[in-house]
Amino acid sequence: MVKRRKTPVIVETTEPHLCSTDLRLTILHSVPFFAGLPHEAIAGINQLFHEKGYDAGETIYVAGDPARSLMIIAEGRVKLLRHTSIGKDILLDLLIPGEFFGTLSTAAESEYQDTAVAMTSICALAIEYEKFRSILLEYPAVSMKVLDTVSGRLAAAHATIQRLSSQTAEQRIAATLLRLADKLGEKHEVGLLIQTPLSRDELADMTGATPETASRVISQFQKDGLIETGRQWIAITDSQGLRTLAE
Amino acid sequence: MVKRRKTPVIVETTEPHLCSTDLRLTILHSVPFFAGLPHEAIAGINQLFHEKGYDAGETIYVAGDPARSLMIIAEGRVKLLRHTSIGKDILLDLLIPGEFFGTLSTAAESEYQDTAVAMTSICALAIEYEKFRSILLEYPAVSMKVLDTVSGRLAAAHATIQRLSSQTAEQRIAATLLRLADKLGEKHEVGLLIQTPLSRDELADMTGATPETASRVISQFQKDGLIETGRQWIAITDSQGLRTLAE
DNA sequence: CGGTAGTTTGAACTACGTCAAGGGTCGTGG
DNA sequence: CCACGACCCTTGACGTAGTTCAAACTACCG
Repeated sequence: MVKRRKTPVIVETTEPHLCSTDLRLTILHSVPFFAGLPHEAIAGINQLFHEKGYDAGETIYVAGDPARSLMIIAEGRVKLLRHTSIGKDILLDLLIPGEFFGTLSTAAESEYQDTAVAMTSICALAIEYEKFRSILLEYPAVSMKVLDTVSGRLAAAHATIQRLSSQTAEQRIAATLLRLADKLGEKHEVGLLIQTPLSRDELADMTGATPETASRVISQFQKDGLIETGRQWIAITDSQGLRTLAE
Repeated sequence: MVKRRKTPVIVETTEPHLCSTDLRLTILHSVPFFAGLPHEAIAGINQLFHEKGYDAGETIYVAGDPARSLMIIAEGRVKLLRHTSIGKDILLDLLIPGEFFGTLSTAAESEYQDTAVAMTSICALAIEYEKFRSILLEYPAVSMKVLDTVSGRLAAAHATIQRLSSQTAEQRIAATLLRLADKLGEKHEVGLLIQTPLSRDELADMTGATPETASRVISQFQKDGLIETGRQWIAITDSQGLRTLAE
């Protein structure tokens, strides 16, 4: 059998609560929303945000909490999920630095729709949604970017619905691995490593399967030489093969 | 057994291609996006739209077509769907007058993501997306409304993902009927009638099931006295019962 | 009325979930 | 640095919701 290796996943473990002013400005410049704005504008916008730090595993907010703010990830990874009555979690999205989460809307929906959990220790820039809306009103170009981002997420959600409705667990898992590799992948000696701690449970929660099914499929992929895996990590060695499976 | 009745669904069959100027203005005023704008502004916006008419069953555009315009439904019903390689369709949304479809985005994604089909004969107001974006830039309040609408659709898509991942076909169908009744329901002698032609196939495409499963579940609901059905129509007689089933 | 398209129902099959036991990996504390 | 316990992962056996295939039935339209 293949001898498993120690986890190759390297997570940047900046102390939470530490985003230097320089880092903040760099982050805000690199966020798609604000890219292209003049420096002074971004410096002004920077004043409206405040920092928040969370430890790995910490819950940032829970679905149903009163929705007050929007957050932009400066460092770390956040997962967005929903709990179900039967105890199964649904992992809706996995976010990286530069992406936002929280609420965008007016008081219309005053509760968070889903739960946000820090997968690693994270540093985030938070802003009250009233202030964020004032930014949108002041800079229409930012509004356009935000609209594009949300439209993109809607398209992604529709693709997920399509997969859940028409594909097998194997196809969905293959497609999910490819998507994750595309977003989080890094070249590594064992292959294209998905740079985030990723358990079978989480993979199951992303694909609408059970952990057991995820494990079986992953084992098969490994036997077929498509991937390398270990505890909490997966690396893709044959993305073309996976792509064929995913159809 | 219950004697089935002739379809009670009444579809307003305005001739396509006929939206009087009065109707156009009324529609534009009632669209959530533009609600609250001064009359002159709406009159100006009206100039940017042009009318399009389609017959029942007609395909408005297909996923992959170059995406040029955005449309607002003035009259009729439109379904948004995706075709899959295995031949199964996924019905993503069912739209009524005042709702939009088409593209919002800049050239980023220059193809329609899904297919739009007229369920009834429809009259729509179309606008090139460049012109729509100029409206958004001119009226930031409209941008906010559009953003809210898209956010709402994203939340709805996430709810669908949750249902597909964690509920049985029976629960999903019950939930879908309730949602449809909420959007399209009208009081009728047989119960709360879903005012649109709705086949078992379409219900299956909305719930990620097969037409056979949809038919079996619907038959059971009828036996349990929850609904009344016929060819292409469903009326809810016990919404509380359905709600309990849907959890 | 006769045909077409939507619907119902049955019977066999299968992907996946469930339950349960065992094995590997990691971190922690002695 | 080794050993223990916790957590994650794997694998098997079995049950079942839902699909598939196929045939009969029925509402509606010309």
